[in-house]
Amino acid sequence: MVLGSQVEWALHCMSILAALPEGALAPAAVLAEMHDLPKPYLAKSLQALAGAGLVETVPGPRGGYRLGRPADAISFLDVVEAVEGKQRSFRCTEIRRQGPCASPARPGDALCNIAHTMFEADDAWREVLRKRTLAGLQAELEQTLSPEQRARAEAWLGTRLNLARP
Amino acid sequence: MVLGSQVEWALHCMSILAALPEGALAPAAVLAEMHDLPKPYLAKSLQALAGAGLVETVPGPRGGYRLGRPADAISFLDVVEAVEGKQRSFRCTEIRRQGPCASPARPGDALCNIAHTMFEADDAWREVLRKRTLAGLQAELEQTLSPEQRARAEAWLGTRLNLARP
DNA sequence: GAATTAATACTCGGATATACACTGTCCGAGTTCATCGGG
DNA sequence: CCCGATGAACTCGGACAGTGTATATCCGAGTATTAATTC
Repeated sequence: MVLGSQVEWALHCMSILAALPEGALAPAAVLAEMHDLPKPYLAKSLQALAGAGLVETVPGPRGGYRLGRPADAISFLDVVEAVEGKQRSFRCTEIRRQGPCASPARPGDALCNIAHTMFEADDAWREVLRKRTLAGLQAELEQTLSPEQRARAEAWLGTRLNLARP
Repeated sequence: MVLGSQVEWALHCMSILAALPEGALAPAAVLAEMHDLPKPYLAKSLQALAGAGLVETVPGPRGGYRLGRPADAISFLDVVEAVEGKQRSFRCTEIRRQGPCASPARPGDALCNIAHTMFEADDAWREVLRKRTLAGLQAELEQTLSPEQRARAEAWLGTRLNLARP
């Protein structure tokens, strides 16, 4: 019950993309080098994000990635589900239907009480992530990060970003 | 990000143990047969529960398992953490400290904003499981389960349970 | 000098090996009960 | 008839293979740029 490192990478990359100037594109190589991540593997996560429509891709030279929707319309849950899958964290296999003293399943039967609680916890987890958007994260980072650090990042990025063609 | 089937098994077994008459012991073989589970593998989960003090073991003939604490003092979270481990569902590797434009870590530094949100979601998940006790589950099952089904289960168990020695 | 064309360099996308963890299984240590023998 | 010792059966506990998923990597398809060539 532990999320893969891809989730962490994807969230940080989305944070970078959200901070990009209007019309700028970041290639996968830049995103990878930014945090010293293996580029080919990171590309896998980016593909998943592209498949979910969270990022747009521009192929060819001067291409790269950019956010597919406004930052306030992308939640943490969107990113996590795109990378990790939409399956629930608990899988009920209905073992109460197995064994010598189990009654057969009926159409109108209620959900297993144990599964009900586990799903409730899963919903609570998802609810926190659903309420948190990339825009909210950006607003918080602007207050948290020191100005010189923001400047350094922008300077480094400025030389490697591509501009979208009109 | 999906819990193993051991969690499901452990929760169902704990539910059975909570419903046992006072002083009764259930061997691992009975718990396994109850839901058609592989006995040796289930024993692994029971060992984890015993290690956490959630169940007590009585060795030798007429031995078995019984709850280690009152049912209202055992939460779902206790069971899940005993089987799956207490580690958080999100692992922050501080990748913001890596790369060309990252500032070195300082002692007083705040937690990474992304990790903060993920931990918040994890806390919400745990909170639901912490509030839910085995006693609460039992109370609900008494109303949910049909009387004849309870009777069948008790009759089947009655012939295979062991009584604790004084 | 301008337009066209071909080559080039750079981008993403999917298909491919490897490592770790979960699943499933086995056998041994310890304890209690029953039985057998002796007093 | 009672006590003790011995054997056996049953329990849990830790050590041992098989399989599936996550990790890490590579090479190919596609496109805009760019340069050379021709009119």
